[in-house]
Amino acid sequence: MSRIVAERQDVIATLAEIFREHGYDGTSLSLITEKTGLGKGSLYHFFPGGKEEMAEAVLGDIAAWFRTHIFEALRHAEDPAQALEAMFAGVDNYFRQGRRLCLMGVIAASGAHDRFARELNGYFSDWRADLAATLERAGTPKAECNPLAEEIVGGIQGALILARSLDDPGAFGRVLARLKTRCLPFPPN
Amino acid sequence: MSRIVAERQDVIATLAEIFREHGYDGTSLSLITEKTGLGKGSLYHFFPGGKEEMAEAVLGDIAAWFRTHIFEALRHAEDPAQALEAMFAGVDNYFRQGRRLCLMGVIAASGAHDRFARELNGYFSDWRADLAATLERAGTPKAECNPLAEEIVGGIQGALILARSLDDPGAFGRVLARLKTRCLPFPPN
DNA sequence: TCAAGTGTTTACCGATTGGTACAATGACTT
DNA sequence: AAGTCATTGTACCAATCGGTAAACACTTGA
Repeated sequence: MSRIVAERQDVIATLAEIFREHGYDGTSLSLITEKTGLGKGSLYHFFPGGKEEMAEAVLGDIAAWFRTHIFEALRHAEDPAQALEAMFAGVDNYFRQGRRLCLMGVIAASGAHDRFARELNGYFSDWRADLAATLERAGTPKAECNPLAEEIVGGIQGALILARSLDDPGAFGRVLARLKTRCLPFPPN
Repeated sequence: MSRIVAERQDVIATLAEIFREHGYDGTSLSLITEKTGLGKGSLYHFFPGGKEEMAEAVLGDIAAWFRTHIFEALRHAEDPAQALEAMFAGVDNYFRQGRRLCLMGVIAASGAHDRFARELNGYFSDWRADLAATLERAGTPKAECNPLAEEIVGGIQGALILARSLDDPGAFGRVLARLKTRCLPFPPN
């Protein structure tokens, strides 16, 4: 188990960066072989379904990461306010302070978005739902939770695009800080 | 002037929809010839630089539209609060209530983003600057204007991606409404 | 020792890519 | 009527696309 799984995991991590940087259509097999150091034979051995299966694996991996590191933390935290803090910190870290795009957003903004519609929908609706529930536990008025969660999840995506377009990663952190104050009107001292 | 310019303008409008829907890398010349009804000969007559020049023309056209319809309106409006209202209404209309993506965002989230970095930067920084100035004229505290403008411009992009990913165009309008209340704490009656 | 996987290399496939060349068309001048 | 020139259709190009096939090496348990 260990070695091949570990190697496949390494490949997935590399694939994620390639897709992030070049988009789905912009990622060619030759680019993948170059960056991973694996020939086509190996790639098709790991991913018989080709490029589409590679992207699916990457999206699944990302979804799993967010589920365990962000969403679960929101759900099971004792202190909701602290969990929200942790979410923003985790997001800032994951997206490398605005220097890294969100592959989900990249795919959503590409022509391949319908091919991965289920993954995209799951990712965003899970995040929205878990965030909304946590906001409610943190004392946010019930009617406010869903809209606010929507604003935050969307705001993060937009901030990433803005940061990249302005060539100013700091924009991400600034927006993130504003969004945080929005759901933590009384931040823990 | 009239005919060829008009036709070129029609082509650009069609190109814009193609790029929006399929992204830069996902847009092939065969797809373009199919959707526009123009052969390669005509296309390369209008755009000798090929696909890249087509995308540049489209981005330039979009930038011009926003400049005249959104940014200028912000700058020269007598009533800033009313101009802000008009901006949100114009944006909601332009993006078809969340059913249409922003090509600037699409390009920014693609591998072609560095090829059009200048256009992207200009679009977003102009929008941010004009919006911030209008916010200040509308009475927003000076230190709040730039961050708030950043949040709004980014929030619009994120809302578009969210709406598409959730397959729920309404999410766009909901986020837009929230952003509007944020810069119009005392909306005009 | 030997067979059975598990990976990997390499050559190859037809299709499509973005782009070029050029002759034919057509409208408008002169 | 001749000439000009913007526009267009078509054939063609090398390069690359995603994907397949099969021979090859390496490890592994029996």
